[in-house]
Amino acid sequence: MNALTPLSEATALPLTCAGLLPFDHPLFAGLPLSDIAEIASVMSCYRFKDDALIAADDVPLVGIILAGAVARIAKQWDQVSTVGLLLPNDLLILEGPRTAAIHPEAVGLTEILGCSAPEFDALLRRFPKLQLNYLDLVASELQATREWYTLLGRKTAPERVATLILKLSRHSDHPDSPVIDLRLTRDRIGTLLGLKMETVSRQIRAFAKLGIIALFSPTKIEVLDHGALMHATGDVWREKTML
Amino acid sequence: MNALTPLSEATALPLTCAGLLPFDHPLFAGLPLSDIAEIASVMSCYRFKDDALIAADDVPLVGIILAGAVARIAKQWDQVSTVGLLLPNDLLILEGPRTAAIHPEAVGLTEILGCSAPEFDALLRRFPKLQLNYLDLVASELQATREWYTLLGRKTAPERVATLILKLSRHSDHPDSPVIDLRLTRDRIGTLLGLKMETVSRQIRAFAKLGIIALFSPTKIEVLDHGALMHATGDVWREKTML
DNA sequence: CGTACGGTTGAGCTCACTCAATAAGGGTGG
DNA sequence: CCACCCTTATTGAGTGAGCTCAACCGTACG
Repeated sequence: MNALTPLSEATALPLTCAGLLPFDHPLFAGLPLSDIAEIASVMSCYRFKDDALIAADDVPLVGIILAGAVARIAKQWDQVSTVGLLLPNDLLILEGPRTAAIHPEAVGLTEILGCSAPEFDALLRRFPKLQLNYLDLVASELQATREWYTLLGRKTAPERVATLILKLSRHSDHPDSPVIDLRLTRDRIGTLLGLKMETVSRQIRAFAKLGIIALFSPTKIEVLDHGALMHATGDVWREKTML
Repeated sequence: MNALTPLSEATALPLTCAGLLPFDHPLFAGLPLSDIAEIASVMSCYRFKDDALIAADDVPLVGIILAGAVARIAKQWDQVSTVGLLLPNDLLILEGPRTAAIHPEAVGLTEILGCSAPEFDALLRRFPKLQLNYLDLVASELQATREWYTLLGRKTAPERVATLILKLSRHSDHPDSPVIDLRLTRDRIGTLLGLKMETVSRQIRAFAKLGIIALFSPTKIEVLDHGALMHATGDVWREKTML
């Protein structure tokens, strides 16, 4: 299990996924196309299957998540807990010198456009503008993280669950379909939100009972009443932001 | 109240505080002394009194905290809550484009070596090495923030209080004296840790009753049994890090 | 057909919150 | 110096959200 599964020797991938290469990603803002092409030539499109540990040849991977999701897993003693969730378009970033015991793990079939940490470091040194963009993104991430956890620390169980569902619904893989796939087990949602599996289950069922969401299967849901869900997050007063 | 109080027109301050200029701060790592001097010439030593809103001419301030502490205050609706605490040697950083409703506020008499955000931005563009250092620091901060809040979200009230006391004891202004000054009211500690004032009071008194700490006044304490306090944080299994 | 794993549901308990009353400082003005 | 006020801290009693423990269901898979 947890086998490393980068897309088989597909270094030529930049061409393959050029069609979906996010030129408009903030990471590339203000860079001339020629530079982007050069950067992209260093990056590859990695594909991971469910639960795969995300790394390139045992080296940390830096990159943009194209599809799927990445869970940040902390293993302490014998219990694992999910301490963060990265969604498409998010940046999988380097986290300073200390690696700590936190590892990224794929949730569902996941594609990442990226390169190894040392390679990325070289890119940063070569393209100052890229470095500035990266800095901005890391800073934004820092702020988002602070908001996320700060609010989580103060939210009730239903508020936390509502917040997560809303977040996931906004990052749905299929914006055309109203049905979204949580992709996470109750237990994983629990560790992510600091709740117990049973509590998560109860909250989700309660929302379903209230008609706020529809439950097709444990992980397939549809948001029926966005307003009510929004209200349930307890964030009504701030309306916007909150990713 | 909350009046802006930079050290009166003291732009010449770099010389004044040169003695305590943290040349060894990671922000300046690897920079030639000449560059550091040049950077320092742009920075000034700001001094804020208790509860002062930290800013330079209404512009966000970036810099290194030399003494005192900075609370990150979020004002939402009519209630304020402390969502973070920065201690000496910490970096007061820019947090991406969005400013959000979070403002830094001085806790006690606080000194900051820094400059306005635009000025700092210019410095970053001028000294690539400074930019790399800053990036590393922001990334580290991100990781530390994630750990901090992640753990907070899962900790019990006594664990949270123990964690804060330990953190404060490690950043004591007077390493010679065993007595540390919390500088924060019970209410502020409460908003910082996601607890109620009464709960904070109860936990602190409980630690005192157990002989783990000594209480000289509500804010002046001494850690008598570091081991027990460490154990009370619930972090025994990871021993180190945890700032 | 049985086993396993994820999900659901119920009963009881605990910890932190709420409400409320009381103390302890710390200034300020007489 | 003392009386007073205002903020902060302490302490108690009762409540409730979320946890624990435990049983049960449903689907996938060998």
